[in-house]
Amino acid sequence: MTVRVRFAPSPTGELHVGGARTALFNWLFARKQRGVFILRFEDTDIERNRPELIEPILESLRWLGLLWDEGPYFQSQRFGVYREWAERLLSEGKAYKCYCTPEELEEKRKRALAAQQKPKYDGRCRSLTAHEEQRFLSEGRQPALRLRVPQSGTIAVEDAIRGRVEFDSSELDDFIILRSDGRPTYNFAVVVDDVTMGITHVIRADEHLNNTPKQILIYQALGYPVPVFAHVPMVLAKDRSKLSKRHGATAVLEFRDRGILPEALVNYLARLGWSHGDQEIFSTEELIEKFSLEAVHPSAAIFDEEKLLWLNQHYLKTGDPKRIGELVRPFLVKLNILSEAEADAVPSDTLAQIVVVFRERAKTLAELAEPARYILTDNLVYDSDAAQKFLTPEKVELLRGLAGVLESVEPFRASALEAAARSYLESQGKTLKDVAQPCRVALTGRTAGAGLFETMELMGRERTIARLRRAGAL
RNA sequence: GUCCCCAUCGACUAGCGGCCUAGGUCAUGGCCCUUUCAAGGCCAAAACGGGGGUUCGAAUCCCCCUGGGGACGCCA
Repeated sequence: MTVRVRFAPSPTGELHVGGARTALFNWLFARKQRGVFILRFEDTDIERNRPELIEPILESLRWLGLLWDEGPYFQSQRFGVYREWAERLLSEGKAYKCYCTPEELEEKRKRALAAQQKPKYDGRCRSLTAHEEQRFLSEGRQPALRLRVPQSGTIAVEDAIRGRVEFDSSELDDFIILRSDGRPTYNFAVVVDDVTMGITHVIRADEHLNNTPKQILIYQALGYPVPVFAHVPMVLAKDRSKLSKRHGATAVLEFRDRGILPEALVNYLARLGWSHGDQEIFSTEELIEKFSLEAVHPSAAIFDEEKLLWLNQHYLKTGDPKRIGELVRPFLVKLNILSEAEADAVPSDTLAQIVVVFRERAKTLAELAEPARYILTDNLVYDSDAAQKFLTPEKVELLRGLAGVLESVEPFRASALEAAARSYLESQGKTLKDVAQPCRVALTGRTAGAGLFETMELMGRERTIARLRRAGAL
């Protein structure tokens, strides 16, 4: 049988890293099993839906490379289907009409909570007489549909990650499957969809484990076998609380915009709560090959940005410079280094060279773009403390001499420049160490950077010589 | 309050009764390399939440406690 899984976000927020990991696990499982990965939007809550969030969620998945094979489906376009299935349950006596108003129910719920009791529907409408129904109707009440839930017994969830989890039926009440306005509730829509879409494995966030017995009851009422469930642990923030905006970046697109590579995020997310021996670095192909639900660690995991950055640098260092260079290009504009037109005009070879020279010093694409400010433009800021410390009259004089020698070096390449510089310095009774820092400050405005001669080669003859000669004016 | 889940270094994790004086990775500290900063190499520090069992033997199995998280909606 073909494996069919789904990722089912609701468009009430951006796709955050926790959701992305759930999507990733689904996707990996589907690819590994040669199954089908389905995307479905759970948008039955008309008030809280934000349609403008759908495209960013799609974009997040595309960026991560988690392409879906089917969908996206929208629950909001399937209300008729849910109503049909609900009415079947009603006619079979497995569901019944409830005339209680939301206000009445809310009141009871509050009272139960205040009395430190478990809020449960009291079953008031479970067996209404025709006369009572008539009265409610005449009061203008619109009924909701509730599932008739057995009062005793246990419901067992067989979870691929957690094992067998049992719930006592007495914990459950007759919950609503269809609202009074005819829209389905979450639990009902999910099961109808999972049944009609032929879902074989439900891989979803931990928080739904408590919903699972309710959903199993719906499968049973509908007369369909339950799929395999796998509840993946939550992703927490550094302070062990639920990840939220105040913890900094949490949305997938924020990481993209900060210069994180998709393969780094994928690798990081995959290793968060899942492992394969001592291996840390996984290509997507390896993940597909090695992923298994059984190896997913059952406890919640804390999102550690440091490790993500380490992985990001790893992929920056090992990726194709041409490709990384193109990814750097938009950051030239974003960081106000170049105008859009100027950024477009930079040869991709130049960007690739910058990548090769600077990638061991950058953890993000943004950091990788930063040196372009002094390589590609003259709009650089000099660190005044550094200038004061290193650009003494004596050093400035040396740099002047150096400029004279380097000016005619042909070709203007790192190796030739270094040879020329070293021999000139030797003739002056100096070493490279004597001018390295003054030279770096004169060229880049700062004390930390890549190799001097690689930097010169990238800046080009004109800029290099001009800056060396101008050192005294700083 | 009730129910459910979880529990190894600061973090991610290996471990599925003896291979554990508990391994790897990130972060941290030190040393080396070095024109700076990185990167890299080497080294160090760092954990089985507590208490009971079971067993010849427990990080591994069971129970209790504690701690953390989640759920209890005509939200998803």
